[in-house]
Amino acid sequence: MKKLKATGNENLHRKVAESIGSQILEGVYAPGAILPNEADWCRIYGASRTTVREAVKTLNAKGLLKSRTKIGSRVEPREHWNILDRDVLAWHLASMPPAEFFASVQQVRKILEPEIAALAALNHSPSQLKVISDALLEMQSAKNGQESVAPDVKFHLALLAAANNPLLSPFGIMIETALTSMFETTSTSAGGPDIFVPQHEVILKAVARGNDNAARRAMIVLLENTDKIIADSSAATKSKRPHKN
Amino acid sequence: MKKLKATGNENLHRKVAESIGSQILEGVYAPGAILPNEADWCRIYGASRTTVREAVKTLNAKGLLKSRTKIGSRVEPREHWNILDRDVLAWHLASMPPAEFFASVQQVRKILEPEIAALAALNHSPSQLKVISDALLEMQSAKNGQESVAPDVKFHLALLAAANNPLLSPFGIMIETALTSMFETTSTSAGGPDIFVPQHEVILKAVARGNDNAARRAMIVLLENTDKIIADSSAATKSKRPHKN
DNA sequence: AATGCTGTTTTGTATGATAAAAGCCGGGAG
DNA sequence: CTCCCGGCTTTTATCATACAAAACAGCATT
Repeated sequence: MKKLKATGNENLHRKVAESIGSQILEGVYAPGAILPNEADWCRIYGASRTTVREAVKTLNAKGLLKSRTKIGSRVEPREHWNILDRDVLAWHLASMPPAEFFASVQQVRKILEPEIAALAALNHSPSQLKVISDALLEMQSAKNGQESVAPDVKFHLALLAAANNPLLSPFGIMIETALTSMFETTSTSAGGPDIFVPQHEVILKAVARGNDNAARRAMIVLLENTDKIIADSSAATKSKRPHKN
Repeated sequence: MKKLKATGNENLHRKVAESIGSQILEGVYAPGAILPNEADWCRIYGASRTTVREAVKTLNAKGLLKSRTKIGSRVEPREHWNILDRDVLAWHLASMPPAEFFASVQQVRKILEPEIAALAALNHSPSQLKVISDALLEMQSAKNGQESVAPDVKFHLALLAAANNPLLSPFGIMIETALTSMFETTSTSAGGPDIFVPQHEVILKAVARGNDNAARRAMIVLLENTDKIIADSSAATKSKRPHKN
């Protein structure tokens, strides 16, 4: 953990923020704990105070920290963390067993996505519907699992957009992160495109004809299928490699 | 919009961030637009570049902006905004008609809170249950509507915590903001504590005995009641004062 | 024992200088 | 004339340094 350099094409303050943020998510610094002060971070990362301060401001803005004069920076309680932030979610994912993360995600997806599908059926605009159907076309023409991930994500995000409730949009990041990283750990899953492409088709049709109940039911079916894939894959993974690190 | 000063006991960079952030939420700078550069902001607010940069970093961290060398700072598409962030939500609330905001919030609450109550019934720890019942006691002993808001918020947040799914916690801020500001606009609402305190009691009992279905149903009832209060109040407000500003 | 002063620590703000990225534009070669 | 390459310029990124302000700690004074 010495001397991060700005060489990679990412900003230095981003790297510092990521490093500190990851440590918080990993529990190295627990909620309520006082972090090292700015001068310490400067020494640790070999960066200037300006850079360190910008990193700390970033973490403040994400709700991980609160800085006060003379006190220093204190880790905020978990409830204040902006867990649906892109970066925070990524750090969170990196710091916990994937199976546990997927369980949390699926729980939330099963609450939200059926209702999102229902709302999309009721509230979609023509152009939003087109984005959904485009995504489905891309899924259908995907040659392998790898290629189908991006359209799959696009499908769910388009559905979310079509629900037309801005307060739901933060979940897009969760869906994106979850589906993408899920693929990486379940790539060899049984029952691939042959099963889930038709399920997506059913959702699209229900949404297109404005049938909210049918859209909701179709999404529930899809998510149950996803649950199965995860269960199979995590069982398989467990027998092969006891722990990842 | 000239020369913000650090006099108030809030940091200057926070004020600058709030000012720029509010303007983005108000639509002064639309998604895709390039913002004034750092030097311009310095002139506008009479602040140093350090301060402006920290403000801009804050907004970057909240997903409102993306800064790149030579390009400047560009407003991100709405889907990237961290709308469930405390500050962003407050700016959002300030920049739209309350009725519209409440409609969005209630839609999300009706999706999530029944399931949260159900999860809380299944997953709560003893200490989490105690926080919920403490909140209810405080609600019961509140003398007036004003006093009951804080315990009401506490009740819902405690329920959320008892659901034990970290990915749901960002909604705490939404609930908090919504309930608090809702009270300000519906303070003279018909059917006060006499109705909603018992409804909260029903929820607590269901959660305490681990009956998820009952908890879900009780929460649905409560939210329908809230819908009514909002509808009455917004009708009343509409007839009194056509627009706020 | 209570109170107020003073000192110390840590973040907050300002200034000015240099580095690096990336679009822009002009000049040369084909 | 077109295309590509290299320098020009704009804007953010990083650094170093200095001083301001907040807030706790501890001492002294009453």
